[in-house]
Amino acid sequence: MDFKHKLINWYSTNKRPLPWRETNNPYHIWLSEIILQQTQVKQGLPYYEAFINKYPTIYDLAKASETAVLKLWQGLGYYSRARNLHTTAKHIVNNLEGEFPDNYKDLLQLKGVGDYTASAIASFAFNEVAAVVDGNVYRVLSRYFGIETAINSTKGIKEFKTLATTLIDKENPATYNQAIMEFGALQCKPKNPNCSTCPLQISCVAFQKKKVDALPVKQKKTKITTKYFNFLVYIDNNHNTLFEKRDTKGIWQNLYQFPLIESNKSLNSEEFHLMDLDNSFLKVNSVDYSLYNETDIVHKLSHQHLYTKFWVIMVEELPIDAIPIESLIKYPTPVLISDFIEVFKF
DNA sequence: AAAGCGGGGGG
DNA sequence: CCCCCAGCTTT
Repeated sequence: MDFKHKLINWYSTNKRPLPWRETNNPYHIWLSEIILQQTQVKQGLPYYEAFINKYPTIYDLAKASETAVLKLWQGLGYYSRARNLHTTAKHIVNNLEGEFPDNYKDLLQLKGVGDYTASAIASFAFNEVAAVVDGNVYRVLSRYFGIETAINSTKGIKEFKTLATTLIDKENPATYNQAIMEFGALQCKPKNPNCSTCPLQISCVAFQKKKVDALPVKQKKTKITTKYFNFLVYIDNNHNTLFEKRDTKGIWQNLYQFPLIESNKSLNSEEFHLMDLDNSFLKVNSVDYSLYNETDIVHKLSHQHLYTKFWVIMVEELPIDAIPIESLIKYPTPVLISDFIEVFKF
């Protein structure tokens, strides 16, 4: 048996039952693929169910507000996926008469859809012979063929895509694509792969050369920057607070937060008192305020560490755009903020 | 070619 | 602590 048939054979007895494998609906498949970008199945599954329930068709998603879509996406991260998801839904409904593009080339034009996702939708929904190359595929192929080209280099990306294209089962592209990814996720895992029970062991170059742990090769790592965030949690006599939309580019775009002041170091109460707060609503030194957390709450993103303090500021009355504290939960927020709202006793 | 973008989980 | 996850877009 050759490579592709061994994989498909393994898949037939080891696959997990997943909802997006039970459908040919391109909308459902697209939704699942966007959710699963850089996200493990376990983490994405409940979000998939929630989106299918709230937005059963692409028309439902298209007519939703971006805020509502972001709210349902809250906690999943990489929020540009949600914004692009919504943009693409509107595009398909408004410009393509609700008809999903049905081939790799056209799918690739959609916002938020790259080579992997276009290949996945084309094969799963339309049975097109388009090879997927995700993190699992990189790992399986680099190990099995002993390829040491960095998977995140331009050369590596081309090399692996070409190889994947030669390997795909042209009779069963969808099943083959599912099989190699599932194999990478369950058998040929990043750490402690199950080589002893692997059906490909005998012909696996990495196993024979004892290089399984060294593959795949990946170049460089992202360097992490540290930032210091001070959130201003205003509370007035009417039980209102200030909440604002992050409208700038960068992290958490279009999500909501308490007014934020960034500092170049972690501030104690005295330093905060002295800070020039001209950009905030009130002069802090003229009001009653307290520090919620003495030690910084450290929120770690993939390339930023956020050292955070929440300053609670009592005032008599906030401006007209203040919102009732009870309505905070309606807004999409970063996990850092939603965690605070959940724990803080307003 | 490199950087930016989340949050959770494994070892 | 580090790495990885059904990657894509922008610079």
